Amino acid sequence: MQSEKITSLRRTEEKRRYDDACGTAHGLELIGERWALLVLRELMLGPRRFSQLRADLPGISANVLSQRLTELEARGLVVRRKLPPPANVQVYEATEWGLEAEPIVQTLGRWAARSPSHDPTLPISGVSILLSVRTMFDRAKINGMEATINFRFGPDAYVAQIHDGEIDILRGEAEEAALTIASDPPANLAAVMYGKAPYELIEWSGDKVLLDRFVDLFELPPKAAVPAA
Amino acid sequence: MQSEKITSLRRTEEKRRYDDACGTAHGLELIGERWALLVLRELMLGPRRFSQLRADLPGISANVLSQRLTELEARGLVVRRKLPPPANVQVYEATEWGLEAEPIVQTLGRWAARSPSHDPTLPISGVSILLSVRTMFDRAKINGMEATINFRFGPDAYVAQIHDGEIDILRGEAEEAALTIASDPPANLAAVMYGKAPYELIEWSGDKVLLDRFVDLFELPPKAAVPAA
DNA sequence: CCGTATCCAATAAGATACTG
DNA sequence: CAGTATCTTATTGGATACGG
Repeated sequence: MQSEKITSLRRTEEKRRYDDACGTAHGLELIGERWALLVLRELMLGPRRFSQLRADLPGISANVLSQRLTELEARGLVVRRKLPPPANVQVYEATEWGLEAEPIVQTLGRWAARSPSHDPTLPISGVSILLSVRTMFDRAKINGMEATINFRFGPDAYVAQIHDGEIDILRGEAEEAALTIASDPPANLAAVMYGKAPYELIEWSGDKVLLDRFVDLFELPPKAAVPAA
Repeated sequence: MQSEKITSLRRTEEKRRYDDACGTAHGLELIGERWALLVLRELMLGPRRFSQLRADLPGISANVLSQRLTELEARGLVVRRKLPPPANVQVYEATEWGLEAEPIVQTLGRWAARSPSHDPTLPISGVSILLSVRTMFDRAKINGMEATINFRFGPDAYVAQIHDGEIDILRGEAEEAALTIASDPPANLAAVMYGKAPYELIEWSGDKVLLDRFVDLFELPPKAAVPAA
């Protein structure tokens, strides 16, 4: 049955190719199907389980997620890994090359943020927000800023290290963080960062001045002017 | 009928949304359908006609191209413009915001060039090659290089201006070009640039030293290491 | 020649139920 | 929980025909 699945996958891929030497076309063959880039996005900050992916990709169905993961694995962008006992669960992890797709996610996201039809009030995953932190911070305002900030989205913990004009993000929790932010749902943090909504929407503890400065780093880009329909 | 088409388009778009505030997801709603980004790519160096797009996107069918153009227009990424008499023909042109998608095309293309399954010998459009010129040149080797090079792909003429560490590309022909390169099919030029194939594959006239230096600017990136299947 | 419209067959996506 | 199986619907691509 496995070989049959692979055969049908190969037959499909041959038909749906673009027959174009352009790297962009080949990129679309690799990660251009519906949901594929979003699945990869969710793996950008570390391995995730099937059910976590399903929860963070509202509307994806189990069979499509399963198929996308199989394809991404066949293409060398994702590996499935069995965690050692006692956890003993299977997780999906981006390969090194898969992680190199992050600039695609960022470039596409930054461009689309200018869309007049972008609705920033929709639900969003914790991973997406933290990737947007890396993408959208104002480089002019960050100068000299050095800080460690903990984030919690339900059970998921991340640390942002603001250092030397860049922001690194890791899984986990830092003891020495000057600030801890928790948001449930994660969209509330987006409302605070990009909509300048009141802090009541999130939970936070620690350095309030740092929180102010952090929130001030983010601003949505101006909307693109589009011709009248 | 037009209103019916728009209604069905809207109904479709509602179902196929990602319901995700992440900019990347919204970007995929805008240019994530099959062929959409490639259509936009073909417009990156200036307006094109329907039949030119069809010819440069091997395998796209007329109805799909038509639908993609309608959608891109509805989203404000493309406008259709009627050239003044005596030409009197309709062309499709990227809007300013549409042109701002070029970094997406570039980032995706550069990433995918590392794919072990990328086949650079397939057919390719002139626009794709010249976009790759902008994307893939070696910044370390270009230092101090100043030149104007004409390109011809069948009836289409372009000029590359290498200046100040960057490469600009425009439609048209420059009188004062030091070098003129013609390639038919365009894939032959790709073979020369990236495969270091012999110059016999192309036609050229002018400064041979410049041609050597130009070709030397390009190199495919190393293939990504992927886990064994 | 430039598209658009229509019809058809193949496939992908979505919804739901089900199994180890 | 982690998927698979099955069924329905939507999209795609190919062919062809039609109007400007």
